[in-house]
Amino acid sequence: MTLDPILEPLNEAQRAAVTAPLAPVLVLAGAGSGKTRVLTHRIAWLIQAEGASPHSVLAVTFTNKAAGEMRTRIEHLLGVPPGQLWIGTFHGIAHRLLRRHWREAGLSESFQILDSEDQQRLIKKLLKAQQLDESRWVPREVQWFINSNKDEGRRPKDLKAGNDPVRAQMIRLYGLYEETCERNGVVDFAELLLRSFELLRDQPALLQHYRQRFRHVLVDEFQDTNAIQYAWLRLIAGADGHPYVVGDDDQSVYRWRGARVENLQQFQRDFAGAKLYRLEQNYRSTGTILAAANGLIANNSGRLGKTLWTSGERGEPVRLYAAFNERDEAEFVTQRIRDHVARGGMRRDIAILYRSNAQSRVFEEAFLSARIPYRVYGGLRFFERAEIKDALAYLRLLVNRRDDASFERIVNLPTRGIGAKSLDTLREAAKTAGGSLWEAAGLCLGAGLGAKASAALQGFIGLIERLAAEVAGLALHEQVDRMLAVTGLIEFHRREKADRGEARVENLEELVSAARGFSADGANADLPPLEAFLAHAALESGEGQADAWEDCVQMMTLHTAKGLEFPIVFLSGMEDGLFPHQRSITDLEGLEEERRLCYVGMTRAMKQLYLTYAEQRRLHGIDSYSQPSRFIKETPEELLEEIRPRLQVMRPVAAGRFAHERAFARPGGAYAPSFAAGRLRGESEVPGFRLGARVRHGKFGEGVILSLEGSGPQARVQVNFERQGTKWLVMQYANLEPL
DNA sequence: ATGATGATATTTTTT
DNA sequence: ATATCATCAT
Repeated sequence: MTLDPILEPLNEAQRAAVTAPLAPVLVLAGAGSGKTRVLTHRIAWLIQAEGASPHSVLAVTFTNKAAGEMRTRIEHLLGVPPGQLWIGTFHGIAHRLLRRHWREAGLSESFQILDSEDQQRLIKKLLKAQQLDESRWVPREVQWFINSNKDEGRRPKDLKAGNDPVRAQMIRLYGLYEETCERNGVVDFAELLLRSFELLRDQPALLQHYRQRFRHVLVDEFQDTNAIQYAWLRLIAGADGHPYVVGDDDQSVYRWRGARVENLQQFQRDFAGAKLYRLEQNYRSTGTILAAANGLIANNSGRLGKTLWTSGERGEPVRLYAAFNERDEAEFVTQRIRDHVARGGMRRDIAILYRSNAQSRVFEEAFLSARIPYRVYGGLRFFERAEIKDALAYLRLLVNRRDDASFERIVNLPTRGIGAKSLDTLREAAKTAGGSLWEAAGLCLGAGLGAKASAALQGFIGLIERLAAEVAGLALHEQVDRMLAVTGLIEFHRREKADRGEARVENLEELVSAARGFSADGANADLPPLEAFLAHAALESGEGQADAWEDCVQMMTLHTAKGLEFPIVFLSGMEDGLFPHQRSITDLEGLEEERRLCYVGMTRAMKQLYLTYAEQRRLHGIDSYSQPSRFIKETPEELLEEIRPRLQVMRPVAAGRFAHERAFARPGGAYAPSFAAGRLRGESEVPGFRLGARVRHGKFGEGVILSLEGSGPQARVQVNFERQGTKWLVMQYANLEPL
C-alpha cells in the first residue's frame, strides 16, 4: 500500500505533524496553514501506516459542519467510508455515550435534549413557581450560573455560598433546576458533557472499555475547549494515552463562553513529553495581509508564539477607508462591489465582516437599493424557529409524556381553551403528586377543574393518545405529516396573517421533507426513527439547510467567519468602542480577545483586505463620534493605503498623513470632525452649540461636543472632556459655555 | 385570547 | 432605532 496520497500533498512541517510518533501531540496551526488537512491526513496515516483500526479512532470537533467536513475528507483519502470511526462534536459524542449507557448514567431511556431556549423557558417557569421576581433573578443570569458551573464540572453540592445570600439562592435554583430536569427526563447541552464525563469517571469498567477501544483520540480547535471538555479528554485518553490536539491560541475568541486557551499550556504539563509542532506556512493570504495580521497580533502578551509566512506574492496594500458615517461606509463598500462585479468578479468572493449583528442593517439597505444580492449568515436556524419547535414539542410529547416543557408549549396551541388558570391547577397537582403535568392532567379531569376546562383537557389528552396510536408504525415523514394535520398546526398557521403564516406553513412542510430525507447516522442508528430525528433536531440546529446557491455577497460577524476564507474581505466598523467593543475595552484579557478576533478577521482575506470605519455612527438611535480602532494603529503603517473620500471636504486639522493619525494626534482623545458640521443631517437645534464645538463646564473643564439630542432646555449633549472623559449632560442644567 | 402599550436592553454563538 | 417582552385592557 502506498502512502503517497497521504504524505505527498503535505509540506515538511505538515508531514512531520502527520507522521509524529505515537505520543501526546500538540499542533499549533496558524490560520490557513492546513489544520484540517493535517488532522484528516493524520487519521488516514494512523490507519494506513500505523495499522490502526478505524474502530480505534475518535475525532472530536466543535461544530457539526467541521465534523461533516472531516468525515468527507477522510472518506476521500481512504477511498472508503470508515464506518466504525467515531467523528463528531463533543456534544454528539457525549450524547452517543449517554444513549448507549442511559441506565448507568442515571437517565431515562427516552431522555430528550433541551436547547438553550428550552432551558431558559424552563428556568423562567421555575422562577415563577418559586415566586421570585424576574427583575431581581434574571433568567439569563440564572442560566449562565448553571451552565458555567456545569462547564466547570461543578454540581450544586460542590458549591459554597459563603456569606453571599444571592449566591446561596443561585445554588438553590441550580439544584431545583436539576431536579426538574430529572423529573421531566430532559438534559441540556452542558449536562450532556458533564453527565458523560461523570459516567466515565464513575464506571471504571466502562472507562476501561472505551480507553482500550479509542487508542487514538484527536481534537480539533483545541483552544476552544472548556474545562469539562478537557477533563473528559484527559479521562478518555488516560494519563499515558497519546491524544492528538490541534489548535491556535491566536484564534481563541470564545473565552466568554467558557473556552480556556490555557488548556494548550495545560496539555503540555498534563501529558509529559508532549510533542509540539508548529504550522506557520500560510496558503491563503498575500504577504501583505499576513504581515498586517502578524503585526497586529504581536501586540498580545503570553502567546505561544507563531509567525505566519507565505511563499506567495506580497499582493496589494491593505486599504483603509475613513467614512463620514455608517451610510457612507456602506456606500463605499457598495461601490467597490460594483467595480468588482463589473470586472467580471463573483459576488460570493466578497465578505463583509462586522463585530455585531446590528451592523448588517445599513449594508443590507445599501445593497437592497443597489440591487446587490447578499446573504446574511447567523440568525435563527431552521430547528430554532418557533413553529418548528412547536411541532417538535408534539413529537417529543409522543415519545416522552413526562416532558413538561413540551407539554406546556403546546397544550393550548392551537388554542383549545386550556388557559392560564387551568394550567396553574395542573402545575399545583403535579407538584403535590410529584409527577408530570401529563399525569396531573389525568388526575385533574374529574376533580379540580371545571366542566369546560375538563372537557378541553380531555380533548387534548385524547388527541395525543389518538395521534400516538395512529402514528405508531408509520414511516417517519408520515408521522410528522399526520401530526401536523391532526393537531391542526398547519391549519392554525394558514389562518394567520398572510405573510407570516405562509412562511410558517412552508417551514412546517419543510419539516416533513426533512423527516423524509432523514436517516439516522452512526450515533443514533440504534434509536427508533422518531427519537433519532428529535435528537438530530436538537443537536443540529439546521445550518446546512439547502439554500439557493445564488451568487451572493457574504455578510457575517467576525465570530461566524472563523474557519472561512474569502478573496476579498471588508472589515467594517473599525472604531474604538465598536471594535474593540466597549465592553471588552476595560480589561486586558477582553481587549486581547478582541485583538485575536481582528486577527481572525484579517486572516480570512486571500487577496484583498479593506478596513473601514465611520467617524460618526448612529447607534441605538443616537449619533456619536468615535476614534478609529486602535487595531488600525497597531497595523504596520507601511502596509496601509488610505483611500480618500470622493468628496474632498476634509479640512486639514493636523499634519498627519492619515485621517486616523489626525485623530490620534489630538490631546485628550477629542478631535474636531474634519468636515463642516452643518452638512450633517439630524443636527439638533441648540443655539450656540454645534457638533465639534468646544465648550467649558464649571466642574468638568473643557471638552468637545460629540453629539446633540433633542432641542430646547431638555436637549442633551454628549461632551468629551479632556480630563473627565465622555459625559452626557442636559443643557438645562449643564451651564455650558461655548468657546 | 388578542392586540395595544410601555418598559427595557442592545457583543460575540455552538451544541 | 428597534426588537422583545410583560402587562393590561378589550
